[in-house]
Amino acid sequence: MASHGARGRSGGRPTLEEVAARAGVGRGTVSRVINGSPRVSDATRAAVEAAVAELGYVPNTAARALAANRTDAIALVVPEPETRFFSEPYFSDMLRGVGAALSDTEMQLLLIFAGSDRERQRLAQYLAAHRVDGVLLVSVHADDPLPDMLSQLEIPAVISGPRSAGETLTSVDSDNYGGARQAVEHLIGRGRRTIAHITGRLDVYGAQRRIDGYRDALREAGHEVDDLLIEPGDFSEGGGRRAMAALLERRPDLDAVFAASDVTAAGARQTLREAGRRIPDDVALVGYDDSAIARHMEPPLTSVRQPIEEMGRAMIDLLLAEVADRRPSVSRGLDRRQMVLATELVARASS
Amino acid sequence: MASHGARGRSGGRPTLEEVAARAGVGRGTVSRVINGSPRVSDATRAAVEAAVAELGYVPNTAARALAANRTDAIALVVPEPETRFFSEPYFSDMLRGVGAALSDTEMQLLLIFAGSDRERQRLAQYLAAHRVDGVLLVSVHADDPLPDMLSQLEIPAVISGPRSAGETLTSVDSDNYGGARQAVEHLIGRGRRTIAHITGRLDVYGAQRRIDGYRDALREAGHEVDDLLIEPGDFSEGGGRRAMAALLERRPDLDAVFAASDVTAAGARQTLREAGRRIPDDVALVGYDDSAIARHMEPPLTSVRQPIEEMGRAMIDLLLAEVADRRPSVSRGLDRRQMVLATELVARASS
DNA sequence: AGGTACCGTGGGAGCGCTCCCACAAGTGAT
DNA sequence: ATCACTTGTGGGAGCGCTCCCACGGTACCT
Repeated sequence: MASHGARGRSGGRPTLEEVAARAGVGRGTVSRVINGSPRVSDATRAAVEAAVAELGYVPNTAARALAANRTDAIALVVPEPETRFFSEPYFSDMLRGVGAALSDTEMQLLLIFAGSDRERQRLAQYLAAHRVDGVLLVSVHADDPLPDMLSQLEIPAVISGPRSAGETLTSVDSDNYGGARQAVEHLIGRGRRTIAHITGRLDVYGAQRRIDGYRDALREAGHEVDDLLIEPGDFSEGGGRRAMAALLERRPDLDAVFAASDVTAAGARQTLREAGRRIPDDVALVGYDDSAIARHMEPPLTSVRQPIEEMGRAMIDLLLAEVADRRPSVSRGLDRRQMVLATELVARASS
Repeated sequence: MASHGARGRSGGRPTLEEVAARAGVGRGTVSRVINGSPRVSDATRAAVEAAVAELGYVPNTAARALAANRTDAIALVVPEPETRFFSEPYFSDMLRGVGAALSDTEMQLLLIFAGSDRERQRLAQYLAAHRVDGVLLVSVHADDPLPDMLSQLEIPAVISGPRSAGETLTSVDSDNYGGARQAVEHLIGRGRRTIAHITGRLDVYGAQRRIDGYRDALREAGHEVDDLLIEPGDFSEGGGRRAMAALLERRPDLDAVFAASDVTAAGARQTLREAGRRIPDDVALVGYDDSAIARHMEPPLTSVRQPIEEMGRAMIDLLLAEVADRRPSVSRGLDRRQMVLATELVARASS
């Protein structure tokens, strides 16, 4: 516990100036110590640190932000309604990774939801006011105007999951294509012949890549690709139920399902159960995310693990780098960074 | 879309001064318009607003914070690990209410987790730096030092669920005592004789009040209160399972269970199932919170509804009031506000 | 000895606002 | 006509920091 010296008249917080006076040095020197500049002698540094401790000095963030033109805060923007955020483990895992990566830092994380139009408007104001140094954007749809707005405002940004193959923002993603291939190859290896796919939201690039992986894996194994076996979902449980019902109707002979998320698989499982299909005896099921849901499902769900926490960390690293060299996040020339992390199939009883 | 005039040399954002020049008025006047002061003539106001629109002016928050000594931000502090936050609907409901109440405001909401020691330390720094105007504290345990720290820093704060009957901070809570009574009276009314109670965390005041309500309801109905029928839980699902197992062992003759949360009830249900007890035939089950879980359980769970979203709103209202009159949140004399909202029993098939 | 190079340091200027005092102009009572 | 007040406005001072230039001191070269 630092003792809190009651410097200054009004009992207010001590300022740099007061610390300087106490330590018998100038303002600039204290600033240098606070900010870890190497151009300070050891003796002076010690004296300043002592004064800081005695006075219980804490820098005034507003003053610093004004003078240095930075906020030491970044925002995690979730362009989804809050309910989605809470119901899909993807987000909480991501948040955990981000939080962990940030805990070694002075940076503060803000969580901002922008699901409704109203919220989006507030967000626009917020960004225009430059209240954060950078932005992490998760779950962005193809036509979202947010990324372009960020470029225009010259706010560093990192996106989780590029919007397209030609994404201009720095992005971090898992290997959706490869992950889907792993899933399908696994099912083929288990002797399944008629493998259906419940997709994610089609306006999410990653969902498209999973479809590509699904198709290519089948094709290369010499299977025919039947579009009747592909049914769009939306990453939600309800979507999984609906899609599964549609698939069962169209192709009652299917013997395997690859779902674009664990939550989707959970929905599919329900419908399969109600239709009297046993898992994995009649129908093998594979999900995506390897979230807590997969482990707790009955039977436990085979799933493609994305290193979501790692992705969160990677996003922070990239973002902080961009913030550090105050460079707008629009990639220039070779600078553009599209990080892709490997996935891993976790086999369980459902397949 | 406002056109963004490229004022100033470096293409930077326009300042108050530039807006003033453009509108042909003084800095002070623009400030008055921006802040909605009534002491501005209509003509001047219109001119300033036009200039603001033309230039795409957005106030610099850091400068404002420095000059006015406020941040226009409040923090929602969750002194729990993130997992808890995501797994218990209580928090997301609360967040929704808070968010809704705040959306009419200029205030920004920050979500801060302080589950680990490390996070708590960061939080302390954060608060000491006065980076927020006020704090909303949810789920506080009896021995938590946070509230006192806030008082000492003179940061307005509102707590959800007082720490004790003598809480000094402004608080908002639901009627835990009354809610528990409703639950137990309901079970008695249904003819149940041996009613067990799985409590919440005992260091949470609200959990104690529910125990009081449970006891008093039984007593007044002429039932004997048997402490063997009370088993401590911790609001979690695992806690519910464990507690239920303990109760079944001690009092296999029980015919009803009142759980301190829906999540707890879900855990209890599992254990009951595994023990071959039917719900509600053999054992009636009542939860607390009336969260989504209650509606989706099988059978649907009777539960005590707390108006959590309303509580969030109320907390914001009280907090903003305290912030507005820059008064430390330590209640003085009659000023102290302890708001209690009524609960409501929602009867479903589980009882 | 003088010159050049750095190092550590002090402090002025300025970031973009809000606050408040001063002042001009208008209003109405005396 | 004078005074007293009100209303709207301009602009100085200052919030607490960072940035950067200038300066004295020491070290090493010629």
